[in-house]
Amino acid sequence: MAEEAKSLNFIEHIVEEDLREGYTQKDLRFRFPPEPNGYLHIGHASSICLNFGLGLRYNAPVNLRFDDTNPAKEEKEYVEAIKKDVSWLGFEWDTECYASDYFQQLYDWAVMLIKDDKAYVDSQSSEEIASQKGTPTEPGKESPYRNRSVEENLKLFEGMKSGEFKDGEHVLRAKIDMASSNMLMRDPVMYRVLHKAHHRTNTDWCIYPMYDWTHGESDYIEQVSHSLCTLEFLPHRELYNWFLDQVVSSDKLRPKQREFARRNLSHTVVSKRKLLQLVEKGLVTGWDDPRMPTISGLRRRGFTPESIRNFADTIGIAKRENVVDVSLLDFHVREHLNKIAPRVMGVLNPLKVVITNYEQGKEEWLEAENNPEDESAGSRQIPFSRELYIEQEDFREEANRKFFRLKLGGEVRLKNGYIIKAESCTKDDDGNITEVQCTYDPKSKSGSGTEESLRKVKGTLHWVSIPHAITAEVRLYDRLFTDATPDSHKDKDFLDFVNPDSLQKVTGYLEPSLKDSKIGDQVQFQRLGYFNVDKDSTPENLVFNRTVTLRDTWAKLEQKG
RNA sequence: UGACCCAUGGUGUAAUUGGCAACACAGCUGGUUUUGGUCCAGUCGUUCUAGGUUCGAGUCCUAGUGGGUCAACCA
Repeated sequence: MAEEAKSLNFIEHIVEEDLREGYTQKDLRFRFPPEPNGYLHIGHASSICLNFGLGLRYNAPVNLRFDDTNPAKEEKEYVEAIKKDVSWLGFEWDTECYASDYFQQLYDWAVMLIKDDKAYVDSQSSEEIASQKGTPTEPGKESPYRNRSVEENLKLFEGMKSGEFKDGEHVLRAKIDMASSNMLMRDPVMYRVLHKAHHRTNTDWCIYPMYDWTHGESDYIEQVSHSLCTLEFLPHRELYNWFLDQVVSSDKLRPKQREFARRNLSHTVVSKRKLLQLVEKGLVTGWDDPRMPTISGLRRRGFTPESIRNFADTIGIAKRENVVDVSLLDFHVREHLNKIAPRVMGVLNPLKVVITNYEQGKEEWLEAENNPEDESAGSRQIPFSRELYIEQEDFREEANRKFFRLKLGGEVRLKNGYIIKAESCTKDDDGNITEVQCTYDPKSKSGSGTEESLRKVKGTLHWVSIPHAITAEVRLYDRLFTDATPDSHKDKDFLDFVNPDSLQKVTGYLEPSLKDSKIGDQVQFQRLGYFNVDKDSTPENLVFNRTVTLRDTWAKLEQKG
């Protein structure tokens, strides 16, 4: 990796220690194991960056493994969406794996466990099994079926597999310890009967292995060295190891499960169940709504893979609970877009300006720099004329010295154009300002080199020539939730905090160079923010999303009053 | 009436494994700027508490406090 000096996170320390104590670089292998039952979100992005980042750092393979053991919830559509998201983030997996590819091996191992008297078929209902489980403070009771003979267990398990039983009639359980202080060790279920077609194995199987039985064994089959998961799986580690103990051979690598704290982002939710509610209740337009914290939503909103990767690197990984402020994500996308987004001009809240001493019907094409951060970006021509739009917020009849914009009797520069002076304004019957009459200094043209053009005026405004302007739908987004941690209130539902103003649609008046914008194009509307062209956009009806505003110290000043 | 995990600025993460508490974001002040953007400089502020070990503790030990996790035929 490029940065040698970078400090290590605790997972990297674990790997370093393993490397010192006998692992070779060739032993290292990681995996990202999503269940294909929904869309990936920003929390997954951290896990992806962690696992694939480790792969890059140690030049080790990383598998993309679909944990597809529950056909009731999983679909091929999600597999495709997940692959797209991981690729978009910029990572390449070594092998595309499916837990369902291991169904036969898992079955054979289960038969082996039965023969070793370490697993048995339980014929009780799930309610009965649950009632015998005990509580965290009281031990459980053993099932009346716990001591069935090996022969009977073999016969029943075979019957489960061959479809002789209905859903729920029997389960296969590991015979461990009903008195363990770890609830997961109290004879966990390994297999259930489920007559449901699987998106890959179709109807080949009517019994499906449970997560705990599948995950560690899959890691072992793939020879994953470090199996990283979130903290809620910590109690599963004991069981992960118990299952591994039953099958590992000494000439193969034994995977390790290690746990890290899930990253929480402020002002949003990431549980699939809650995201689904937002979609189903129509509070957003879909999984890829630009307000959603899904990877597809972030992509549509205009976030770049680089910005998300940098964000994940910056927040790092640890074991304590955390809430990362979204403003850090904003910072990273601004940081990246500042370097790559061409500057253009557009007015979202128009106020008409007439330059009274500018010739009627005249048009002029001015040169405008495309990106001050990138000389190779070159320049373009923008049209200037007698009638322009500026933002309503950029004009006041009177204002104090802190207001660097246009006021009666005051001067500002029009970006890439001339210095103008506001002489008068007209209002409608309600007192709203409808037009500002200005004069311009013909010798002050930007880049002309004249003494007047070099004059310093305090404010510079963006603008657009009315006769040349094109229109577009512009979608302005705000946080989806008004509360930093909407799902952490015991007395309130997270939906109570949905921000009613999270989407605002306006008509934008844009410089004509934007006419041929294509879906996905990213620009900076100067002084307003970074925008991209939404997938709803057509050549006739352009649609822009505001990815993020620019940093706005003026807004802060004004708030303070 | 248990087991386990965690505790460093407003936020997130570091600290050469016991040796000057650092980085980024946010905030604040100033400079540069034809974007109140960018950039530059400065500033703010922290090891949960009480003991102990040690020449030396964010790091090790003990106790406490606070937060979290665990009882799906989900993953």
